[in-house]
Amino acid sequence: MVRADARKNYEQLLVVAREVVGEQGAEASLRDVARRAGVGLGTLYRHFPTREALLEALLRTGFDDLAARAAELATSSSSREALVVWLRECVAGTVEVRGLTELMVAAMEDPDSALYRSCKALRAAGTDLLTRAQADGTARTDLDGTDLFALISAVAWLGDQPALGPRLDHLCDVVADATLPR
Amino acid sequence: MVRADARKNYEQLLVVAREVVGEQGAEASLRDVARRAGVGLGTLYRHFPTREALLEALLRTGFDDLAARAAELATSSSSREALVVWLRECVAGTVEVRGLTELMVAAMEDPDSALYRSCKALRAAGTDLLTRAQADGTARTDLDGTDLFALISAVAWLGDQPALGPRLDHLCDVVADATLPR
DNA sequence: ACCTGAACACCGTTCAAGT
DNA sequence: ACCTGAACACCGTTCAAGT
Repeated sequence: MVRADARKNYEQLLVVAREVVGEQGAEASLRDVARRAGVGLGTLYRHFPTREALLEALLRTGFDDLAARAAELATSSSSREALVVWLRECVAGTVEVRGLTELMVAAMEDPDSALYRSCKALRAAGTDLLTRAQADGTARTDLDGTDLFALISAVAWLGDQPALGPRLDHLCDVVADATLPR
Repeated sequence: MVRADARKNYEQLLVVAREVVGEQGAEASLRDVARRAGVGLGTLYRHFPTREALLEALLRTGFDDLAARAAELATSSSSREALVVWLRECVAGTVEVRGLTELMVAAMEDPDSALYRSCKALRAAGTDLLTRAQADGTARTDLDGTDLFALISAVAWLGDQPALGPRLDHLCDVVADATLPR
């Protein structure tokens, strides 16, 4: 049975974290989060033992949506269209939180990371779209899901750099063309 | 006239910095550098007022070499070969120092950064190779030097991620194909 | 069962005091 | 001219003490 104050702190932390992470990115000061939430620093660590755990709670639904979106696109669009659109949406979603890409790529190698499951799920969703497009003859056959995840991550990372934001769509296209040569 | 102890400290700092940056990457602890160099922290800051200044001193020759290499390739190879080889060498050179790519991309936007000149020179060198390949009809014409710099940076960033190191050559190829469609 | 904040070991950066 | 290291304002993380 969770105590009422515990539940309240948990939720307040999430609300504030969304704010602070929006401002400062994935490397936001956890002290700041606790402070603004009006909560002791230890309380934050009790609810979210790692930064990844906090981010996971924050971004879970977004990740789930992206995975579901892949499944949806697989039935509603051509294999090319599906991959292009999904790639774009992944990048758009990841760019929301500056510095997130780096943590995600690292999380893929660390089964203990709270982001591990989400990242794996995302990669699996991408792999499905890729495999379908490869069966088509639409996508290069010398790529696997990890390569696709890497390429998406690379573009999302570019989007983190303020100067490149405006070029992001274009760079997405270039990478999409690389994956799906005409 | 530089005092003898000043010159000695400067050189010792560079030697040690090469070591520490090799181990810890571009975000290496400057305290560590000063400590290991047997020098006061203020002395490091006197010689290298910013982290970028230290890295610039450390990497200057490498950057110059890459720029010269571009000019050389422009005369000795086909426009495709030149671009592919240079892209590979840029990535290989940048990956040497973990976290460098991020600083370089940021430096391009900050004329006050000590890395600004080097990065601009690198971009200019790449632009030459790209322009030549575009005149050929070898390279996509909807890219400019900044896009090329971004793509190289993105791949170099992927190389920073331990898990993706082995795939780096392959990912280089993919991006090269994107730039130089067959 | 949960919360708090001091404590510890680190940062980067500045600057008064020394030689 | 140049060097030094204390001082300041931050971190992340842990954990004894409280309720």
